[in-house]
Amino acid sequence: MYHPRELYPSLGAGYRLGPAQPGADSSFPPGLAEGYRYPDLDTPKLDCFLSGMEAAPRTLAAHPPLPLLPPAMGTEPAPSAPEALHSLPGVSLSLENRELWKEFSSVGTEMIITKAGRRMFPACRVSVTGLDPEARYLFLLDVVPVDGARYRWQGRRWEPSGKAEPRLPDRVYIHPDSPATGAHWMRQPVSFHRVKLTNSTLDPHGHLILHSMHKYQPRIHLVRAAQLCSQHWGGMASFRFPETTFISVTAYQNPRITQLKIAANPFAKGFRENGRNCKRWELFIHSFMHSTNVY
DNA sequence: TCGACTCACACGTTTGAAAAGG
DNA sequence: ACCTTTTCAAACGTGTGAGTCG
Repeated sequence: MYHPRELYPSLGAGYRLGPAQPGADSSFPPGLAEGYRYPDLDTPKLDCFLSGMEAAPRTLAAHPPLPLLPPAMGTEPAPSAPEALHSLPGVSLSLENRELWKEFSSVGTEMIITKAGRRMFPACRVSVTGLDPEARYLFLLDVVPVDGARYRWQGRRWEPSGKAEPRLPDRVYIHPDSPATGAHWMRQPVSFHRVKLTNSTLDPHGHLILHSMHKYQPRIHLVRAAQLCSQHWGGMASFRFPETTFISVTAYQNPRITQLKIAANPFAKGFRENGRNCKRWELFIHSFMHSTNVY
């Protein structure tokens, strides 16, 4: 069992992968089944992964572009299977809290982004099978734009509203247990609940930087650590779950999303109708007292 | 004027150290 | 002396709503 906070105290933060490739959003490698490589990931940059994360350079590589997804949210059923690109034969990932994600996706998932960084809810929680129990792997998560549009809430639905902002520096969150053995990762679901999203382009904390009012897709990458220093970096798999697509916002736009978040997120329990912090509930009680001449 | 964003706030959950018990 | 369980306070994670900004 690894104790990541003791071994790798810096690992909770995101690591910048490098500059975005020009035009990365508009193209995609032919065929989802074909694996991709990270050509910028040369050997010297990767040595530190194994010799000590503390000294790891923030610049690793740019990620490949994402295939275009349908522009509308909450209007069509999410595809049932994850889409994967990998060169780790037999390895598969499944989204543990898929039902929750689907519930949000059916409404149109929104994620709050703040200057200080905000956690994702729901978080990406996956279970993995097919790993070599003895080999060591890293789990990574990044978030990439789905399309080249900016969105606006039009009272009832999200609609494209102009061109997207220029792409921000790509960052990747490294799961704090990384690197760990395949046996460790397969023992229990892997949760990325500590990932934080920010809209601060100068964020010093390593959070994933997003534009507000843009549509994003989280991706999970699995890297076989033993092969990190090889000339080619073949042992790698990437997964994305279409139901985890979301629109980043600085304040919730769709009231149904607010309701879902309050209902499902334990940290928001104070805003449920029986919570003492529910202002609407207080106002209701207040007006009720007035209407019944209690005051 | 309006939409997007920031911030302080109250409240609940999580975390981890200290204390208590076996 | 050691381990497990319980307690408790601090830190953290929430959505809210008023205010600010462009």
